[in-house]
Amino acid sequence: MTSTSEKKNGGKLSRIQLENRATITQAALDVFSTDGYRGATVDRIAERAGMSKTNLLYYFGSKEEVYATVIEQTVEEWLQPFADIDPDGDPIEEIRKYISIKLKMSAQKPEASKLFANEIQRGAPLMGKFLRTRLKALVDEKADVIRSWIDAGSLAPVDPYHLVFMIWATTQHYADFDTQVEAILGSAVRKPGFQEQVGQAVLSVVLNGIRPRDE
Amino acid sequence: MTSTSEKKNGGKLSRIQLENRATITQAALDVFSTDGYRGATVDRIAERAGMSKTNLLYYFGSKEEVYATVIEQTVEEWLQPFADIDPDGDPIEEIRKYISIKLKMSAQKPEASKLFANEIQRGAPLMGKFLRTRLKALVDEKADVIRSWIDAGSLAPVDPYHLVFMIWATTQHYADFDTQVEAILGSAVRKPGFQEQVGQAVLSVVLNGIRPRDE
DNA sequence: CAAAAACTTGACTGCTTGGTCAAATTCAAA
DNA sequence: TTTGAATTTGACCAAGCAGTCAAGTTTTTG
Repeated sequence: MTSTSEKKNGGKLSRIQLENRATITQAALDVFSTDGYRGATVDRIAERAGMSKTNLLYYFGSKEEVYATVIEQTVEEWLQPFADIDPDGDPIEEIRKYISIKLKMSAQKPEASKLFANEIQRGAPLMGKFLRTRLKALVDEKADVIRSWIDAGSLAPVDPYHLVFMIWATTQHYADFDTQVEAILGSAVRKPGFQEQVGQAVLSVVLNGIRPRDE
Repeated sequence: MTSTSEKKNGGKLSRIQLENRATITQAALDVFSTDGYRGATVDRIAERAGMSKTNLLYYFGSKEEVYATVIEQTVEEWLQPFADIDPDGDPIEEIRKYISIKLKMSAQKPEASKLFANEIQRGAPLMGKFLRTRLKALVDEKADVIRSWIDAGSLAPVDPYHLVFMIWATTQHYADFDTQVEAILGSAVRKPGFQEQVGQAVLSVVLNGIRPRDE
């Protein structure tokens, strides 16, 4: 559970440990997210963290332990806004808020999204159990919320699970495929209003669809 | 351009070459799509193709050459339905058709989608140029088509580029994240009607949105 | 059916990589 | 300030890797 650098003082980490572990996980996030688990090398992570490989392995016993730590940290943070969807809030407003936050996160921390995507694409060797238990439970819960909203007539009748997948897919696309987005849209992606423009477009489709409304 | 196994007869490939190259690219697609470029080993690809590594390298001069070949083949196939979107067709119907085909492809050949996703996530070292030239041109072209549809009042006013991204993101999600989808939906994903159910849900959202229509 | 060309492979090479070890160097508590 | 623990590192090792080579075997062709 804890790292191999565990010392006699009961679980508490020294100042240096705290600092270095933080430096390492940040560096590891960067490297793992672009190179994938297998593509990443401990040497590269160490270099990016500004220390020797040996020292890195003093804080985390193995490459896999670094990876597991980074994944854990990331997933918690990434899932928070989803957990925060309020069953008692206004449905449209809750979904609008969720999409906005996810888009903001994708723009600010694309590495986190990429790391997660990579893990899933490998077949989730590390997160498989998490997906089947905690994540499934959470999605089931939110699906029920969405269904109740539909029953109340506040939302059009849509399969809640596929709606969730659509929102995940779309929002994360801007992080995971940023290379492609940038290749197609060019420098526009770096202009200030870009994120708002994305949010506007995505919300417009998810909320209203593309079939014109005659109102 | 051609492989190192190029022989004196002008470019024509023998029966054995044809067979083996096909076997290899299929095996390579499987391995690259799950393990990524760096994670894949020539040995594994060869094993899956049922031949020695040395023999594989007789047909493709290097690991990268195999990869490039597989990527090329895949992208062409993958992009075809997008290119086929007909400016003179009925807008809603054209988009419905496109989404349906993409979903079907994702279900039938998730490896292709994963391979592509992996390449983009690595920063598209091999496809970067393709993205910025041919793909961009194609998307620009189709964006114009969509815009003309909007101007004609056949579609709600949406940014065409983001609409395209949304469709790509959503349809590919079922291939790239199949592990996650299956973890959450369980055995339902393997039941016969699943693909139609996905298509129905996705189309319903993209076409009509989730805001209820009072009609 | 013989010779050449095409095909196939095991053994090998040089390089990268995850991880170990022992020898420093720095830090913190008394 | 001393001393033991914590931290840091260079040298090293074994496994895994892409790619080479020479020596085969099979297929094609005249």
